Amino acid sequence: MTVYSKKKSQDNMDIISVAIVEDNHDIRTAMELLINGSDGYACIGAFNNAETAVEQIPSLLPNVVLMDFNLPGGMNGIECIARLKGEYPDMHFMMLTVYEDDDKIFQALEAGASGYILKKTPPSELLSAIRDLHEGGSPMSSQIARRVVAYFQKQAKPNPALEALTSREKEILDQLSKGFLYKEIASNLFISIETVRRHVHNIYEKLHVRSRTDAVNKYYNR
Amino acid sequence: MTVYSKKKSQDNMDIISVAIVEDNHDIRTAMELLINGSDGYACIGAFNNAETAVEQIPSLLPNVVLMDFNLPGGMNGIECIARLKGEYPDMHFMMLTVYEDDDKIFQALEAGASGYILKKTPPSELLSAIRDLHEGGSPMSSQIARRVVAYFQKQAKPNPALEALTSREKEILDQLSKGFLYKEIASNLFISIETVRRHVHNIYEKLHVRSRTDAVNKYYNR
DNA sequence: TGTAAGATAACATAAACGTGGTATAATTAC
DNA sequence: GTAATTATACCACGTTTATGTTATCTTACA
Repeated sequence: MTVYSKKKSQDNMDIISVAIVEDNHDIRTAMELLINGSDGYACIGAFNNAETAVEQIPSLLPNVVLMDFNLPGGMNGIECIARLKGEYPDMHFMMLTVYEDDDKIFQALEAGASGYILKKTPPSELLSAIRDLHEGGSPMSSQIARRVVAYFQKQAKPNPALEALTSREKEILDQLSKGFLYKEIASNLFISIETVRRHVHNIYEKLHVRSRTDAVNKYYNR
Repeated sequence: MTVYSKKKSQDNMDIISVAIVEDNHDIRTAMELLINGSDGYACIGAFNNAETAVEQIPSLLPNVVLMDFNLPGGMNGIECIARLKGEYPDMHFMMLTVYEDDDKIFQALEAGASGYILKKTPPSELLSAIRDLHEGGSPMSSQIARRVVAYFQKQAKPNPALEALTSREKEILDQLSKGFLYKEIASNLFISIETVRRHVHNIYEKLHVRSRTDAVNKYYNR
């Protein structure tokens, strides 16, 4: 059996294959030229719309895809990533954007983008970001990182309405959230089922809800 | 009324006040010397344990706190951040760590840390990370950013068990998750309550659960 | 054209939940 | 040292949810 080695650049690094999805002709061409003109990188596809990209990329299987947000036609960059990422989980996607404060950051990340950089990023940095992404990093500016961290922290912090609960009530609510029956909660906490009822009743009053599901939704800040 | 201007460095930048919480004497002293020896930065406190830090930092009110993970005594760096961040939400915390692959990243972020860098970070980078943090960024390596993004994506993607549900069943489950009564769901979807029952029953069978709360927990990937 | 899957609907029964009232220790706060 | 809070407990009643069985109609598809 013959083992073929991967293409190597002059520096003996693996060549990173890149595809570009960007409707602006000038930007697309400039990136294509940059990538093909740089040792260790090869642009193996460039598309001006998401539909063609979704159709062609499965036969090209690039290591990295650079994706614009807004694309002509029915599909935007986020949906394009979602479709491809579902089929090819190991493919790495880098979102290209004009603004750092775009709320679509989160949609892009949820869809499967791992890197997130500005279009105005200097050529050398774009190349190193591509390599970084290929090697398992998530290149992004610290401004964008802060927004991701803030989102993370927001999800983590509990609803302030829960502070009105006593510690025992929080304990009961936690059991409720896990789906235990009253009798199971009673046995888990070594109290009578009637006491569980009473606690639940008090919890509902404090949270202004009338069902377990509503209480649990408040517990999880929804 | 006299207005006092903030201290300015030679470059006319505001001076960033920094506190350090780190039990290793050599590292702590080295950082203190670096910060005090650099124009635009001032180390206004250095502590070798969390308890003293929690006690003293409120009277110092530094712009930025550099925090070690492991500290002697009962309190670790994460709890120290949580306590202080609760009282001073505008204070910025930078986690100092030896390893990038620490699972405590997420605990630190939840507690309120915004930056996350390695102890071996070169002096000049440490200083720019401090400034970056002070100015609203979240300095972190792209390796750490990837882990945060991955965590984010994991939370976002729905439980694959839900794919066994028909679209109508997903609709019902969504209504269940919002806490609607069967009769409300029936009226919202213009079907009889008996049909709601049937759908719920089928959903439970497919998800292998026996209660609304368990179904909703699966719906939200918990 | 027949069959499988999905959405619709009804009925019966039992289990679980939600609401109201009442009460008693124990602890905490003032 | 008294008042307020918290955790505990019981009962009664009505509502909601969960399970089991059966049946009709439509759509997809082989």
